[in-house]
Amino acid sequence: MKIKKGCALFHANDPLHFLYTVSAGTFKTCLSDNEGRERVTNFFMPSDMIGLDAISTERHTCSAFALEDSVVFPISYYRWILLPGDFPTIKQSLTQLLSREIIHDHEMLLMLCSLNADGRLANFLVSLSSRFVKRGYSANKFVLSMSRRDIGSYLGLRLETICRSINSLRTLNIVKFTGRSVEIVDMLALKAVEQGCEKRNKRWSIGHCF
Amino acid sequence: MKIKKGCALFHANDPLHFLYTVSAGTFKTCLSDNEGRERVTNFFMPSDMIGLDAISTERHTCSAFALEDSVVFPISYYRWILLPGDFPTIKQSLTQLLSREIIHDHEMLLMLCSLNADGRLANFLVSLSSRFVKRGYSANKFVLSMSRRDIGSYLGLRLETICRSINSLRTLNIVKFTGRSVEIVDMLALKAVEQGCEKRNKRWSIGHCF
DNA sequence: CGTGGGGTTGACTCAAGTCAATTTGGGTGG
DNA sequence: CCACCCAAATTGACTTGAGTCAACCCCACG
Repeated sequence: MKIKKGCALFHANDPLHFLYTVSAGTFKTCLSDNEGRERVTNFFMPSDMIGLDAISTERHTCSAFALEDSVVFPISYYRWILLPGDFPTIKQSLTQLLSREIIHDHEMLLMLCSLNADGRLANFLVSLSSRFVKRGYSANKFVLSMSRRDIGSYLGLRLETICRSINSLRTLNIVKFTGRSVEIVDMLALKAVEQGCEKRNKRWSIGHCF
Repeated sequence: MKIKKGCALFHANDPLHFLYTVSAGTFKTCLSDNEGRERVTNFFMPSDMIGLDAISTERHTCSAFALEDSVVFPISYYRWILLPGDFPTIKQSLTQLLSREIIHDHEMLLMLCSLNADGRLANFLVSLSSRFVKRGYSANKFVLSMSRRDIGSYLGLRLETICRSINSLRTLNIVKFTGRSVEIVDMLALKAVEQGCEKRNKRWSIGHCF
């Protein structure tokens, strides 16, 4: 099933008919509240599954858009997931996927609260890099399929701030940016920035949990 | 199974043996990264289930602490969840719970990025209120079991900021605070603050998603 | 060859963080 | 029962990182 760049796979509030695994291309999911505020909740690469958050309400809670011409493999919710008893393996792995998504969201929450703009961008790049490696691509050179605005939305920052953080990492000779092509020059330094080590060492601890 | 105030139900990295439903009392779950930064990811009231994020790794990813003397009902992970085939109802509802947790986390992410300090506190109070109502307590009067610091950590703010936001809501005659006792005087105004309506109307939109 | 969206940069502002001083209040031991 | 102690909460003064607004560049595309 092919999806053209910029087209929606589904919209928020659509009834859940399919979950999708990405075969080729990239997607973003956008959450929007009743005030018109919008936020990118995640980016999806080949082999990722989209739509898991719809399961409890049986309606999609976010909208999914293709960031480039893409291909997805639809999985019928009723046929594969809902029918009781059958396909225990699928259900088991579904539980795994859901739980993993929760962990991802928790990491995002922690990141949003504990890292400054540079740290967030570094974190984003490192995590992208590791996802590329898992799929057999280079860890150090890749092309972003999302705009600065999308990255900003995902990281809870404005696009201007993303530009400035890119600049900041560039002047430290940690990464090279040309448009949407990225080359990570010094992965260790990048991870150091991600850890927010230079300054603010013991910030954001809430102290001992009792 | 009784847990004393301040004691841990489990720690991050503990192997997953039980999920717990809260019978009485309140809990918080704390996530901490390798830098010692810590964050409260959620508060749990009676009938909530704790530990769901551990399912994919079979190890707890966060630590859970009792905020007051509490009682939990443990559910053996291996006996009830892991065994294939049996108890389809439990598994179905488990999927529901997981998916709902994802939605909650997404709402948190959206909130963190779109609301200022007052809005976040208002949002927190409204959501607490509705949870109390669901359990048969008053919507307008309740006692917080968590400290200002915990609230701040949960909302991505410092405890001083929480104090100031409390003050700000108090001077607007929206809530009354005495220590940890809260009385919501004007729920509508509180929800208005939560929506962040006074200022910053069209902020944080990322524009049309294509 | 103009037009528009994405990207970059600068100047300025302000909400929340930081640090520090002080008050409050619950719990404990004499 | 009271005095004391310590953690929690409050308040003020100051700092700062990221948001805001605006100008401008660049290139792809009709």
